[in-house]
Amino acid sequence: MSTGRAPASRAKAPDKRRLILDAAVRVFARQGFHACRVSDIADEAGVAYGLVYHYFASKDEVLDTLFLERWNVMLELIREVDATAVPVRDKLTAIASFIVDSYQHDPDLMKVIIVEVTRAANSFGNTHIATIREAYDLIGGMIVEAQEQGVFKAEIEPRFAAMAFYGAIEQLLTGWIFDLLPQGEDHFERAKWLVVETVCGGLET
Amino acid sequence: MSTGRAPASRAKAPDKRRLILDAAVRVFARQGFHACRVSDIADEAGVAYGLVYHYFASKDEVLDTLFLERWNVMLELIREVDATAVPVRDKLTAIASFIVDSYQHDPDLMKVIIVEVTRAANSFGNTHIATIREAYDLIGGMIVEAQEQGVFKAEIEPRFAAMAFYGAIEQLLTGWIFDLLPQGEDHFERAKWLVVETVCGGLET
DNA sequence: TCAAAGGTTGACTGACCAGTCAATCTAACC
DNA sequence: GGTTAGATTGACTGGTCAGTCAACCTTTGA
Repeated sequence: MSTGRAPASRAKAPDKRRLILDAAVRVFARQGFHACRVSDIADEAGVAYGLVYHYFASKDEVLDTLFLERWNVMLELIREVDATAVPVRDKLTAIASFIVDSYQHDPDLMKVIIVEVTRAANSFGNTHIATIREAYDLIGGMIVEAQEQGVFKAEIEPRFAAMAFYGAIEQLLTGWIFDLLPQGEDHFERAKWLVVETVCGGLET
Repeated sequence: MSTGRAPASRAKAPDKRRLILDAAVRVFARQGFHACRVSDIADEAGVAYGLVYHYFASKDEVLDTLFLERWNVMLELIREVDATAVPVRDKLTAIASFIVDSYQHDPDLMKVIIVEVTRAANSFGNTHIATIREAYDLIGGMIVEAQEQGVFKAEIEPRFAAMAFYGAIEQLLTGWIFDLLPQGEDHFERAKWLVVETVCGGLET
C-alpha cells in the first residue's frame, strides 16, 4: 500500500491533501466520525481549519474519500483473484488474507471503514451500498462457480454463504478493534486459516 | 416476546414509557440514532417533548435501555441452552435460531441494536462492551467444551471461532437490513441451517 | 520586478438540538 | 371539595460545530 508521505523526497509540496486524509483516519478511529470536529482533523494534520474545505467539500467527503480509496483497492484484488484459475479455497484465502493484512498494515483505517461505513446502515453505509455490494456479489460469484464444479454443496444459497464468509472475517477484525481477541502476526495468520477452513469445510461436498 | 401494548386491557395507564421506547425503535431504525432528534421520538410516540426526559435521563439512556432489555434476554437464552446436555450443534442452532427469530419478530429493534450498539466501536459499543462480550464468551465456552469432547478440532482458537460464528449470523441480518438478501419465513429458516452447517461442518473433527 | 493563480489562514455566522423548567393537568385519597 | 404527588406540556436556553469568506502568503513565469 502506498499510504503515507509518498512525495516527501520530491521538491517541496508536502501534499496537504494526503496529510489531511491521514490525520482524519487517526481522528475518526480515535473519536468516531460523529463525535469528532473538523477542527480536530485540522489540528491533527497541523493545518488551518479552512484548508480542509479547500480540498474537500464537506466533512462527509473526507470519509467518502477514505472509504472509496481503500474499498476500490479491495475490489480490484478480488477481481484479479477471480480471474485466475485456482481452486475456490485459494481464492477465498486470498481475500481473507488481503483483509486481514489490510488490518495489520493500517488498523485505524480498517476500523474507520468497518465501523463508520460498512456497518452504518443509516448514513454512510446507505450511500455506498452499491460499492459495498459489489464485493459481496463477487464472492457470491466464486461460490456459484464452485457449486457448478461440484466442489461446494449445491443446496446452499450462494449469496448467503458469501455474506457469512465476509461477516466472519469482519467480526474477527471487530474483535481486534474492540480488543476482544489477541492480536499479533501469529494470530492474524491463524485467523485467515480459521475462516477459510471453517467456511470451506462446511460448504464443500 | 411481550413487546407492544401489553397493559392496554388493564385500567387506564397507557404506559407512556413503553410507548416512548417503542417509538424510539422505529425512529432510530428509520433515521439512525445520531441523525434523529429527541423531538422525533416524542412526535412518533404522540407525546410531549419533555416527557421523554421524565422517563429517561438522556437520549443515550433510551438507546441503552432498548439494548440492555433485548441483549439480556439473549444472554439468558444462551445460558439456558448452555446448561442443557445436548450436542454443540444443537446449542449453536438454538442461538442462531433465537437471533434470526428476533429479527423476524422485530427487525427494527435488531437493526438498532446491531447498527447503533453492537458494531459502534466508538460511542455505545464501547459503553456496553462487557455485556456484549459476555455473549461471545458463552459461545466460546461451548466450543471449548466441544473440543474437550473431541467433537471439534482442538487446534482452533475457541474465541476466534465464536466470533466467526456470531459474525456470520450478524452479517446475514445486515444483509436483510440493507436489503441485500431475500427475506421471508423460508429464507430465515435456511439461513439458520446454513450458518450452523457451515461453522460446525468446518470445525468438527 | 511585478502580477496572476492558487494555496493557506482562522475568525465568524447561522442553524441546530439536547436538555431545562415553570406551569398545567390528572388521579387518588381524605 | 381540598390537598398532594406525580404525570404531562412545550417554550426557551446554552453550547456546539459545519461551513463561509475575506484577507494574506507563496510560487511561478514573463
